[in-house]
Amino acid sequence: MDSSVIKVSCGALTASDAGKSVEFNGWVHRRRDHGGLIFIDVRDRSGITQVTFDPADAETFARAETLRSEDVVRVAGQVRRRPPGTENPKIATGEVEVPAAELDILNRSLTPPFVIASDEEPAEDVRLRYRYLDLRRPRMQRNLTLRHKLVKAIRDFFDDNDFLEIETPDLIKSTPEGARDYLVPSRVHRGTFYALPQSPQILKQILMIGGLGRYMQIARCFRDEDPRADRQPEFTQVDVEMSFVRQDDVIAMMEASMRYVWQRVLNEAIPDPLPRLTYAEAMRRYGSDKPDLRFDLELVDVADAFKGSGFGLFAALAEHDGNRVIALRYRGGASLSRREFDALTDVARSFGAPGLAYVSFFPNENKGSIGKIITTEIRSALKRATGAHDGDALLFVAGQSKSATDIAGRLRLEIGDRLGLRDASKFAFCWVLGFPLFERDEETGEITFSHHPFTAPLPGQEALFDTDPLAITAQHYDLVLNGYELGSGSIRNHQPEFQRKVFKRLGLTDEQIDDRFGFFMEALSYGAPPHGGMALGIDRIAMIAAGETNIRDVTAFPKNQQARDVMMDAPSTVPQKALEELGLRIVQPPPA
RNA sequence: GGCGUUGUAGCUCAGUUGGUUAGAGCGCCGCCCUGUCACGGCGGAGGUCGUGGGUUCGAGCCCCAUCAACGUCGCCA
Repeated sequence: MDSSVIKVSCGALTASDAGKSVEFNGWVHRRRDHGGLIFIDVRDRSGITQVTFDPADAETFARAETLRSEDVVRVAGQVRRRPPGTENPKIATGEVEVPAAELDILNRSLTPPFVIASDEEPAEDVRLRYRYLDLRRPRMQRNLTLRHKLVKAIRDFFDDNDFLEIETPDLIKSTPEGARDYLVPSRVHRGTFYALPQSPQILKQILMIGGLGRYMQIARCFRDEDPRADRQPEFTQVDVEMSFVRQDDVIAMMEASMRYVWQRVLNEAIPDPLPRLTYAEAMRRYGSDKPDLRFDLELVDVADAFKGSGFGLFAALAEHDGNRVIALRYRGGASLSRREFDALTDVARSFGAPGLAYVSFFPNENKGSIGKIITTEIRSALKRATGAHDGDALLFVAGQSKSATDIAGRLRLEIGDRLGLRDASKFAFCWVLGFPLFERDEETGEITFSHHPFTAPLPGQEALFDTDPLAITAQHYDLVLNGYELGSGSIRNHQPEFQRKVFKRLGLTDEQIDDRFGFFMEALSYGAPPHGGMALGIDRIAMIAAGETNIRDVTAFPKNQQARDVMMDAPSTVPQKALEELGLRIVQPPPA
């Protein structure tokens, strides 16, 4: 090839390139064989270029006839404008084409199990089995490109703000709390195990003790729990820790990072500052500690409207403070059919509700399951409380406060879905603060931490430790986006005496503390600075930014819901010799 | 582990009240075609209806069990 030939990508050519000698590589996207003329669309990540083959060059033409979808080619030729009337405005390179002077078939492809050049969406198990083909599709190329840009912007932001990106190890000590650890057996130290980090929590705190000041890392984390649409057994966080900061300093830095990223990557201005809710407020108004604020529907307490009324159930519930009678306004809900209300009732039941009471407001009339018992007084009280008008419906969830709140919160999202209010192109961030430091484990009845044991209480609340620990508020903050928890952060305990007190309050003995956290307690004892930080889930950020609802669609090689990699077929058995070296024996061999 | 949805051709799907030989589009194979770009025309191959059992004269369809994928609850400091 002579030096005047320019190597280009498939999406690069425009009319101004006409006359240039170029070469490019790619996959056969489509073939249109007209008998005496063949068109091949050659595709790479950047786009598509149309290549033409003329029978005048019999040898090249004959080879072009053998091309099939996803064969890999190198093409060289002189760019020319397409004949007038044959331009394709649908693609960026549609004004030009390249008549092939040279065609190298670099590799052949089997017939793919699904068509790359199609809008048909293959089932996910097929996509994951042939992930390398799925990755060629526009959706994955777009999502992974976006994810790259998000991560790049995050790194740039923290670099601009004097953070150091520091790698922490993946082979660490198990700290038997919280989620299940992935364990890695040690060959050198037979019978012992490393644990993969659930997060670099302790290590980043030790970096603060190490005087690094401001740390960040794009960190891989591992939790051996069942996957979900927004949870993978291994996932990526932007992990941040700062020394000599208070809660508001961390919050300001983290929300500035998101503001920067959203502006730069999505060209979206997000509010400054971001809205803040207390945990109690979020639960009361939205029935969730990760409220979706893309729509303003709120849970309204209407017990008062029923107090002393003839409606036995609600009236009775209204007499006790531990209960809630919650109304949800369903805009335009009066036009729903009985069938649709029955479907909503089934949904409510699936959330654990015993049933669903509802009323539809019409001028001078109420309909619905409890329409008959709504007096004029109750009707106007309900309308006043919820802002409902004629044409709207109210759904009622009543019962013990915790469960009623939870059910109503989920029903709220269901209404949002049905009214199309959860718009994937909208972004509603908020902070949730004021979480309790401790909570009671429902099973054991023991006091346990609600976030992690390194979280500091609000200053001045230490005295409650022995009298009313559940009343202590943590210096803990969650960043929420569109109903997803992006991540949590906190100010940490930096004084060893106090950290020991927290551990003991959690029921650990001095021996247990020293065994599990001795190195950390010791580190705290050598002048640990006040510090705090946060970690945000990159997968979830990318998922929401991409308008996806599943993090597998922004992850190159995700696990399925059984935590399997179906492409590699992992996990898998290992040779007996490997087990012997590790001193392991499989008690119950897997079925053959 | 519970609940829900789905499972029919390589892919995406349809399949009525249980009734003849289970269909479509795309893809694939062959032939034809010099301006297509979702090229077109003609012809063709391709099915254990997830699996096992049952009911029935007869099952893709009904019943039971089971497996798998997805969603969700439990779980996820």
